[in-house]
Amino acid sequence: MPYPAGHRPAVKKRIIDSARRLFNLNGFESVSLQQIMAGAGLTHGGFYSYFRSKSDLYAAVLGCFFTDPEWKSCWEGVHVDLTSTDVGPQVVRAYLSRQHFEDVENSCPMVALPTDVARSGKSAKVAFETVFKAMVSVLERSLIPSGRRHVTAESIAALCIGGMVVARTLDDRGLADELRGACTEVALELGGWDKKRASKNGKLKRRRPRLRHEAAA
Amino acid sequence: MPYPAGHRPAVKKRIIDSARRLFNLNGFESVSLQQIMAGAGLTHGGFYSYFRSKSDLYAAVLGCFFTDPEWKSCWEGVHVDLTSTDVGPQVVRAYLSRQHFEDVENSCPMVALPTDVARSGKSAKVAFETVFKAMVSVLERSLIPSGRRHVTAESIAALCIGGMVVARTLDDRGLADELRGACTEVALELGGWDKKRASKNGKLKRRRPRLRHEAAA
DNA sequence: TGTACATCAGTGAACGCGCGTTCACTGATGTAC
DNA sequence: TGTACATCAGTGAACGCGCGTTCACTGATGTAC
Repeated sequence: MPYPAGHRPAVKKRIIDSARRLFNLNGFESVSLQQIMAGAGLTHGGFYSYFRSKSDLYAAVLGCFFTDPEWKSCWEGVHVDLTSTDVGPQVVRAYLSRQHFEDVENSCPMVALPTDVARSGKSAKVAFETVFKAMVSVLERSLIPSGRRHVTAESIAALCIGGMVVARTLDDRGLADELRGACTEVALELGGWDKKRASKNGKLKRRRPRLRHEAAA
Repeated sequence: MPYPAGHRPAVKKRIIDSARRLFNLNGFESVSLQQIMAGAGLTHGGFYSYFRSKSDLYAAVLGCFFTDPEWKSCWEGVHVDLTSTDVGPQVVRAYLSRQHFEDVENSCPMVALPTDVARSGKSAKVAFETVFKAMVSVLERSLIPSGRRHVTAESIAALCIGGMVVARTLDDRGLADELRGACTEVALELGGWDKKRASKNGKLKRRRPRLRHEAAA
């Protein structure tokens, strides 16, 4: 055993982490193996003793976004407590936060890479589906039970992701901020986590929003 | 004048149209000039008598998505009448339709290319901003006037775009359909275009949804 | 109508470049004694 | 403690390839007469 146990797994993790950051910033095609290996402090030649191909690495990166809690860094810095019953509004605020908007390198992959994945193969799509289902599931658990719970959770997720994706395509930073604000506001209303009401008695009342056809029923 | 007047503009349009389809399908990086020119029925050498560079073509493509009504093909097949007062629900249904989901080639660029544009320069982002503002403006005009009109329109747009972007990343077609349905339902509610109510008297009553904090006021 | 011509749209070979991938080799490491 | 060694993680030159771009040339076109 010429090298200490755990050496190779640690290096492999460094490579995946470098790739994750670079893919988030520049997408799959534009990033070279040389850049990825340099980001891990290595030269390009060693790559193939860790991965079979660039696509293989891509799959590993997408897998880790979900499985490795260390890398769910879009929740970091906002202190989302996944065990809290009020995790819904926390997730919405964190997802649409200025920090998440600016920190592209550590972004949620669903914001940084969705169109790359849409053009990719089955394994990338399966990984994304897992991430999306996890997000919907977290949101759904914070909603008052009802027949509309699942539909509402899926829509809040799509609103959060869509708001961030679009915000990053805009040239006007002010408009991007306005959009993030609008999506946050509406997402919180959809979840029944509206802040104006909650702040009056200092505690969040968890009631779902009354939408038109419900009020009529 | 060895060639008829209008010959070059027509060829240029063919090149842009070929590029638009290929970019929608594969993004900016993965498409070669050879493929684009072949799609226009030409060989690669002639490209530089029409455009200064590949980036120049990219800018031209994004510009045309908005300026040329012929190419707003994501509205086609659903017969959206932009002069109608009920254009809002029509846009939502068309945007989240199965046709728009499947027809990637003729997709709205905000669904097919947002992350490519987020990584691009100012000109691409300016073009996208124009498209987004146009979409928000169309939706806003269909909403009952109120202080929340603009916020609601922006959110509906983000929900439509986000729903489509995410749907295309999922491996399970059934889940993608479910998501499109959920986003359609919630977007129509947000706009006050809820169908269940409208169908009762055969005419769409244009009322905005009562959300939590409004009901409380 | 038919022929010679000037124009220029489009062709395709060629360029340097960086890519993903391969592989013979180097040299850092822990072990044996 | 110090030396010789076997292992294998990592190096960097080399490969074929397709890319964006350039350019000398071809040949299709409308015009002149």
